[in-house]
Amino acid sequence: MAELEKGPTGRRRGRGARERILGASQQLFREQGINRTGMDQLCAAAQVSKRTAYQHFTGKDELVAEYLRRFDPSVLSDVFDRTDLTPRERLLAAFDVPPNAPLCPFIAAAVELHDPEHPGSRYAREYKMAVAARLADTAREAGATDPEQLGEQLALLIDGAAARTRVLDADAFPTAAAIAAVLIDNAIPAAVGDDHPREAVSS
Amino acid sequence: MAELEKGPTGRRRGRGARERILGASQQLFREQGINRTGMDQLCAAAQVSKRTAYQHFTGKDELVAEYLRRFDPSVLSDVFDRTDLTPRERLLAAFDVPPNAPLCPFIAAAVELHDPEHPGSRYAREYKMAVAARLADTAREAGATDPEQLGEQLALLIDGAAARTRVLDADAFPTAAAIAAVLIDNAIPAAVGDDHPREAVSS
DNA sequence: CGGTAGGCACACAGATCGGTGTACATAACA
DNA sequence: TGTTATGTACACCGATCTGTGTGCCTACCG
Repeated sequence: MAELEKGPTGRRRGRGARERILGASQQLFREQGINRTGMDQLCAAAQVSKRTAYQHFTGKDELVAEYLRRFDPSVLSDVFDRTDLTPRERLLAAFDVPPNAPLCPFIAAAVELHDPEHPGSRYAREYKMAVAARLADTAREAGATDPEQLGEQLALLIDGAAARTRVLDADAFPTAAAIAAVLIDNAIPAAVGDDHPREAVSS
Repeated sequence: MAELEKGPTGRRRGRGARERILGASQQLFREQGINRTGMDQLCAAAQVSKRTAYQHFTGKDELVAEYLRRFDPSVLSDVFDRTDLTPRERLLAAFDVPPNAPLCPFIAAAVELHDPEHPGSRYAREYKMAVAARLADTAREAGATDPEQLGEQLALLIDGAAARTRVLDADAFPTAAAIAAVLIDNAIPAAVGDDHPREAVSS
């Protein structure tokens, strides 16, 4: 008999509570923001009693931090681990956000939490730095002269596109991708021209 | 006798209430964020009774919108109206934010208010579009081949620097300025080399 | 002098917030 | 069988939020 399904009165044992809470967080925090989502509403959406939620997380702060940690796989790995693309294509693929824009939750969290020492803010910082680092790694792989600089530049473009998309309510990633293409071509000495080769600046 | 100073019991008549409220908003909304600043605290900081505040503004929403409208002079005009700079220098001057980073309140407002139809969000959008337009104007003045595109690109860089500065707690504007310099040089056909001339892409 | 407008102090309403306390029910394990 | 986790339902706490209602007070103006 299924041991992780509900009993007659509404039990859902078997390790599912945490996951449901975090799943509801993913949806509600992103749709409504962190501060505008109360624990009552969140627990109702997760079909979890509030008491249980506070047995899994010491407080909302910890829940928020955990919620942010659930973005790594879909954002970092999916883009950088593709072996079917050249390094240069991988750098550009970071700007191909699907139309249903997830709209970077880390910037939102940093603004909403507003305390740089909040665990969520800390993790947002770590994440952004990790993205820049991975971009730099890929830039190095692509043969950029200054990979760290290019990585930081591309990271800034991504954040700019995210922020601008949020404020203007219009997709700004194509613009960012266009800038990225220019920067990448300028940063790679012997440009393996993909579509429009351009001579690099002569020292 | 001064007619806009306080009386013995704490009166401060003479047209000063609105200004003090908005002044306190400037400080508190920026330091603490909009949602984390209650009307009680704000009125106390403005030395204004809560009753008076709600006679000047129909609600917090209107106050927030008014608060955002007080940024124009210091951000838009100061940079673009400088006649002692060449158009190209003016474009780059937009990235010279003073060390005491004001840290773009429009992005913060768009995130915190979270409702695109909130008057504050509306104005944030208008403002960002106005900045891009002024950048485009200056780009046209500088002789860019596609001023609108360059304006949008530079606006994205500014937003990216602001967002990244906020998340990482480290000044990202120099990086943005470096990218801007590249874009500007690439966008102006006959580059009037300021320090490191570079040949434009040959059609 | 008296009227009026603008402001103050303060209590309060209603809602929502994060977080707990309590008593009860179920499943797994002994 | 009984014990122990794990979870539920629900009331509740204190704090804080936006926003009002009320009464008084004082500066200005005629």
